[in-house]
Amino acid sequence: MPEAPSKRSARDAEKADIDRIIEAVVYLYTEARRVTKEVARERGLTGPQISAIKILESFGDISLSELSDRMSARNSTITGLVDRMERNGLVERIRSAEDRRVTLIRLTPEGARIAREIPVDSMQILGAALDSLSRRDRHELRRILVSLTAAVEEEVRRRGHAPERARQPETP
Amino acid sequence: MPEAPSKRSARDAEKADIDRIIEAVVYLYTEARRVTKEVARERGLTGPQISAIKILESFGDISLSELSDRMSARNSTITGLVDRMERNGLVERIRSAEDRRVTLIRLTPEGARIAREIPVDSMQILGAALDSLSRRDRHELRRILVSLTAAVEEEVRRRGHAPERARQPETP
DNA sequence: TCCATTTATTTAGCATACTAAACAAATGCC
DNA sequence: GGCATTTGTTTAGTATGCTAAATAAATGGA
Repeated sequence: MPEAPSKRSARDAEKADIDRIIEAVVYLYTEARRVTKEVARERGLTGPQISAIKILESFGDISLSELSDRMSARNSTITGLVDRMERNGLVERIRSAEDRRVTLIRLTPEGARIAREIPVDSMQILGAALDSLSRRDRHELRRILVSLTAAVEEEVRRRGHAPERARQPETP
Repeated sequence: MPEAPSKRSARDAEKADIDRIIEAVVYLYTEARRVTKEVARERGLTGPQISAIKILESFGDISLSELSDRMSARNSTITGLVDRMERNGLVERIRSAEDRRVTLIRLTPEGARIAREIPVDSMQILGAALDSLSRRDRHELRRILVSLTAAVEEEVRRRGHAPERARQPETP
């Protein structure tokens, strides 16, 4: 980023900050995801499957919709994921008695065993690196990111570009 | 058993910071990607196709391998992407004269036209939200994220989990 | 009660992504 | 020169991810 020595330099510096932040977020996400995938692979699983297993371990039997929400994915995506996990003997589907539209997803003993073996935090690399920050920086980072997240959420709401998971119905 | 505000609780607080930071990074990345996809969709394209078009606009005719590197993806992935773009009349493949193993990817006039219409920065939402931070916070965020990125890079190197390819992650 | 609407899940079809393996062309080393 | 190795691309197969449409069950209102 070239910095002009004029009035524009202030704005350029801000633009540079923004570009660098975006680049960092993309890098951190990509790298963390890649490592998660490797951890998963050692056990013959995939990244999303590990996520699902850990969520099911924490929350017990939950509906497919709740699993979708917790994984930030659409129901149709999770249907496929659960299909593959079921095929591999990690989970089973159970019809809910209270609401027969609902499918509950449950870990099999094998799935539960694997869940226990897997470290809680699968984003290991990011976690380890975060440990290397000073406590103050880490806290500061959290504060700023949380406010940034709120700003993005607000922006998303304002634009009506919502993932419609939470609220907005679609435009037919 | 919260009687001891001992080392335990300090560590718990740090763990909470870390979890929240990871959550924020994942959220920010996911949301930015979703918005990019919507921008693309308005023109009948997809996120990665927009990336490819903008890269080709900037760098001219480049080989499939170079395009793969710049998009942080594998050759086989880009083969498929180029196939679809070629089918849609956005690019064409040209056999290199110097090295006949090489395929050069070139924008068609139609592809070049679309490239000109598309704004450079596709991570709009993130950029807009970053604007809402105070200058001081934005600068602080940059400083911490840059040092965090360096820590992750170091960790990756140390583990030998390197992607063994180009480093720059790319925005879809 | 009966029917329109809403909610939960699945199906179908596409676009990305990756790894592994197959091929083809260029290079290197004897 | 001749063959092993490297480099560039494609093919095959699997896993994610999304939207749109199809189903099925629950709910609400006239």
